Amino acid sequence: MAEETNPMKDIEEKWKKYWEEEGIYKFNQKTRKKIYSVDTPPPTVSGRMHIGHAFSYSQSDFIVRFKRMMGNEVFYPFGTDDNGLPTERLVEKSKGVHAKDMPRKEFIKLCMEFLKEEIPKFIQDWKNIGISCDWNMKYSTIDDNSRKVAQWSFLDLYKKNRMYRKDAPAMWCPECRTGVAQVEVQDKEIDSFFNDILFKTGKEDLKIATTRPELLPACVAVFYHPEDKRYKKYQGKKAKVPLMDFEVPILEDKRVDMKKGTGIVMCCTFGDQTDMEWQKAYNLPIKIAISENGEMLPIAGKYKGMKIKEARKEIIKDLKEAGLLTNQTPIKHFVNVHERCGTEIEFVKSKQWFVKYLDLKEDLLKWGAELNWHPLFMKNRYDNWVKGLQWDWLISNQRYFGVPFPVWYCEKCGEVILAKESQLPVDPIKDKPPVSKCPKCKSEKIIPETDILNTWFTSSMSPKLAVENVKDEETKKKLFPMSLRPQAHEIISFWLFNTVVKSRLHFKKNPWKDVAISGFVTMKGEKMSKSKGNVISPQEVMEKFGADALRYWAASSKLGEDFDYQEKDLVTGKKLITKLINASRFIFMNLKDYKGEKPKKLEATDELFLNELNKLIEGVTEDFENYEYSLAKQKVDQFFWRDFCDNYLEIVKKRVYNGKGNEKISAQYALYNSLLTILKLFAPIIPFITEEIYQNNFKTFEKTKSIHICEWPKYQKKKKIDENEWNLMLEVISKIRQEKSNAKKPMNAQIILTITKEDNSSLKLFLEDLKSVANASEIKEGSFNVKFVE
RNA sequence: GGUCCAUUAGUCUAUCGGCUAGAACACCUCGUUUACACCGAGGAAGGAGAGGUUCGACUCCUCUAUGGACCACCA
Repeated sequence: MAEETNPMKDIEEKWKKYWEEEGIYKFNQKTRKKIYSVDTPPPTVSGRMHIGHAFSYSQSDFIVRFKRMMGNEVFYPFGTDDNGLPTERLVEKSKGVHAKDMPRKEFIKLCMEFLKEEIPKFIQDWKNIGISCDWNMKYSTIDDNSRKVAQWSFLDLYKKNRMYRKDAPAMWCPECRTGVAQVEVQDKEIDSFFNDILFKTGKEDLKIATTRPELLPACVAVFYHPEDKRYKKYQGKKAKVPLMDFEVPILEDKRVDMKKGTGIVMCCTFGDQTDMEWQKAYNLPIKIAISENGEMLPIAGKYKGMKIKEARKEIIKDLKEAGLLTNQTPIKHFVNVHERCGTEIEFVKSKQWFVKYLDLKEDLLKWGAELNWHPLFMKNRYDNWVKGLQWDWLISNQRYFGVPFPVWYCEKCGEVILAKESQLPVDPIKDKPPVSKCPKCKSEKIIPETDILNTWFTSSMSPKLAVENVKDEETKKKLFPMSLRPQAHEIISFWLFNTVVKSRLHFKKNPWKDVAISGFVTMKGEKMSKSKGNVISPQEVMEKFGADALRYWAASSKLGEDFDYQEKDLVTGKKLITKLINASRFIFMNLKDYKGEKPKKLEATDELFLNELNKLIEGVTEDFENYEYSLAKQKVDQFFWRDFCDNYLEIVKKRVYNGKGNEKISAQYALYNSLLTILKLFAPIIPFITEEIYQNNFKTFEKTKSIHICEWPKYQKKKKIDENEWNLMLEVISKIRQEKSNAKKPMNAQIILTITKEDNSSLKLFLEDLKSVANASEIKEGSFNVKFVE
């Protein structure tokens, strides 16, 4: 790429400013119009907008802009998700601090200050790509209103018996020191060893294969499969746990895989889910070897205080020395890790709050089916997720920066004391509980809950969060359920699912009518990710090609389809913009004396062309209605290049240069209106350049403040025109050009044209224009022939 | 292991069962014509494999192969 300057930059700046100042996308609360409302998932504040955001948010914006031009009052707020663990990690990283090393208050203050500074920069990227939100309807999932809504949600669910607190094993991240929900856990393949370890039994030694020797101190039993003949003889016997000073029973259970390892497995409390099932089923003792910090507990004897990996190393060393380690097989296997930090998940017994929903699986499937999915196959993701749910929703995090639980406890009897609704938003650490004594035991010792609500608990309220900014009660009612939820497919199990859950539990209604799911941007077929190092920054793309080109690129792929990033697609977008500028320049050069009048009678060719345009409107409107913006784009694109620039403009060129009276006015009228229509049809996709051309040329006639609030072109049912005439015209022109090209003559070479009797009669109304575009001195009748005039 | 999506020119993508398969980029040939060389005209180039349904299949079904994603399991 030779040239790096982007002429669109100033244009983009100018209109961005204009749109905000003029409130072009402002939501009118007193509206009488039909409302189209959009619940955009607030992006997590974590660095900068990535290309996937640009892709997905652009796609929603196409639809929104179309709906706005169609005459809907659009409610399109924008939020940022900026609380909880992700924000904490970002702050820790950017500021080089650790939350655990500083007072809670100070860390929270630091987070708030950081956000105040970062959020405007973060949001700027969305403004830069031309997202047509009402930026006055901005919310943050940590602002007072969001705290209030989240805490209200907690209280409401509590009252509906959907909230419970349990001291039980839960998934736990030793790095972040917090409980984690099923949705926050990911797979990661790691290198490990199968260690064959000897357990003494009094008879032959038992060889047990394990990847986690550090859990030996928590071993409570060993299992074999009931049909495994090798081990039948051990039934009812005991085995001595190596290095440890205790014995465990040898039991049989069907859940053992005979083919895996040595066919014998050790069961350690909380080793994994099966271990927990066994603990319950056989009423085994509970032994906890790992602390919440990921350190070995006193039960581990000499390994106490060591980190998990350190302990593993030491134990292996000691086993080797004692001759109890017979073999080590290197393996690769998948483990569960915390998605925020990549640390392996442990099961730790701790007190956590849960939303009860496992009992609702069937309802959840039903509710999901009530949404209009675009595309439909994405519903499978939702169903799949619901069917695979194994835990209730863990919503408490043992962290600092987030929405506090509106809860205190009686220290003596443990009674839960809820905040009053009128108190919200509340911080139990700072604020007083609504009662001075425990209502149950009358103790005066009341302590606050120090955990915070997981960030999804708040962001799943997004349809409510922004609506609170609307004051008009009548309008507010119309904003729920929302019309559309646009989002990418990887967060179906997060936001979409959680939001449906919340909405149904609180209001017994789905949060939205339609959902539109975007695909991924891929790089040579693979998902882009930082770890793979194949990330493209949208900021750089915009710098080079401009926002419209980026959006044009995002419009190339259908909803739900992954799209492979290739720079050439941006080049195509940029070219289109240039072409639009040039075509407009040409047209308005020839419209200087045009006052907007209608011709007395449209010339036949102009009428024919406008009829084609009319058909285009019909198709494009239908495509946008179906959320098929990529088909719409393709149609307008093709029409603009082929029908309009390459043919129609060439056909009428001379008529507007040299024509007189009605024949000229007819062409001018057609040019004015077709360009305006094309711009409008392009406007949802490339808002900047269409606005630029509109403002510079059309606004004096059209009056509307911005093309983006102009009326969408209407399809008009017209009297029948033979539709094949236009195509026939193009066909004949193409054949003439082919002849010229074959003869290596310039396109304006003068010719004598002969066309068939049939064509001649079909095109009889257009012969003058045909002569003009072909530069034919005369048109004869006969078999097709192009004769060059020297 | 379960589920879903994909497989069309060199590349990326389009196509309600009628296809002579349509664009774009790259490639080749030609053309500076008073909007545009970031252009125009023309050209070469394509349906993963095997079955089936059908008058007719790129399109629908089954299987295979390859790629991708989501979910689950993982001693």
